[in-house]
Amino acid sequence: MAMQDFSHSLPMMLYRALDAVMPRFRRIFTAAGLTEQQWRVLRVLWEHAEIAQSALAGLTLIPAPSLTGVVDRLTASGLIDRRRSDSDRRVVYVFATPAGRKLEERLMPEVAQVYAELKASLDDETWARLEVGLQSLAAGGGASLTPETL
Amino acid sequence: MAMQDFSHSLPMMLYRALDAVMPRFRRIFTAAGLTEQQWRVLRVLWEHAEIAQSALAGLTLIPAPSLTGVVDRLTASGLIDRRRSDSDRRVVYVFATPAGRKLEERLMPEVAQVYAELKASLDDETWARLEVGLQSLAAGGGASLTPETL
DNA sequence: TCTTAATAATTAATATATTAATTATTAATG
DNA sequence: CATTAATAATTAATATATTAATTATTAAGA
Repeated sequence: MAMQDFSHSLPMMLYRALDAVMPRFRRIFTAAGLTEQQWRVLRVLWEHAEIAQSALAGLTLIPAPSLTGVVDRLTASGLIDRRRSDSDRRVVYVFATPAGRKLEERLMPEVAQVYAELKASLDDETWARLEVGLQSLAAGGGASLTPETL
Repeated sequence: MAMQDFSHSLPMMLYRALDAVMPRFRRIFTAAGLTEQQWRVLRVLWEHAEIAQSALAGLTLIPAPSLTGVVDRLTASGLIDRRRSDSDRRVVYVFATPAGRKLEERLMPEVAQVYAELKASLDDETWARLEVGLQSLAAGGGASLTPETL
């Protein structure tokens, strides 16, 4: 008889962990005029000269239909831009503009500090075990035979 | 120099864990004509004869402004209903209708099974350590001095 | 080659999240 | 008692999530 206590179910614990952790980061994004999704896109583009939107969706965990709008708004802000691939005209490549790149120097230190504080709030062993558990969930998550696996 | 690798940052690992875990549950909700948020509301109402919306927002982790709409639609579906408190007319109490209660018997077994499968996909120690880590995050999450703590 | 099956991106419709403002009501204080 | 400060819920505006459908393009197979 698992799953009696809703508040202590794994999904709710995951959601509560995010609710506890994210506001500190969002404060930085908001101060810079960015949403969390816009931050994620920039964060990935800082590590990739250019990237196809499908790959960007995978790395940011933003659903493709949502990503279209996020990219639209970041483009309107002048922080990123896109271009059609020549080899495969279905593909759209996205890349950061100089203005978008400049944000990295300004925001990464702040975010890194909050991240360091977060990590410091747990002892190393708890942190490491947490990472192992999350990794296991993300990996073995689709263990059961779903339609997609067939 | 923490936080170099975005994809392995704690927030992204939390998001990926949810992305891996939730679809199996959502399949059940969707088949029953429910959204995940509607499910959460029902799940809580099955454990509370009636509850104020503010408390419901806390237990479901649904923001109050969103909850208004979720309750609206569940009420339109005839699964729940609400009434004003007499002692404090600011408060709205929400409760499940007989139709809403009936769903429990139908959905809980399915959800419990998926949950059991999920738990079985990890060894007990990993699961336990994961819970400890998530608990620590949710608890000590707000360690730093935020405006709210002052 | 022609047709059909994938793929990448977008659009559309509805539901939520986020932040700020508003309404109604109650508590607190002079 | 009158005024002001909280509180609960809602509304409003914008951004995302979710699912299905659509468009454009490429790959595959007869």
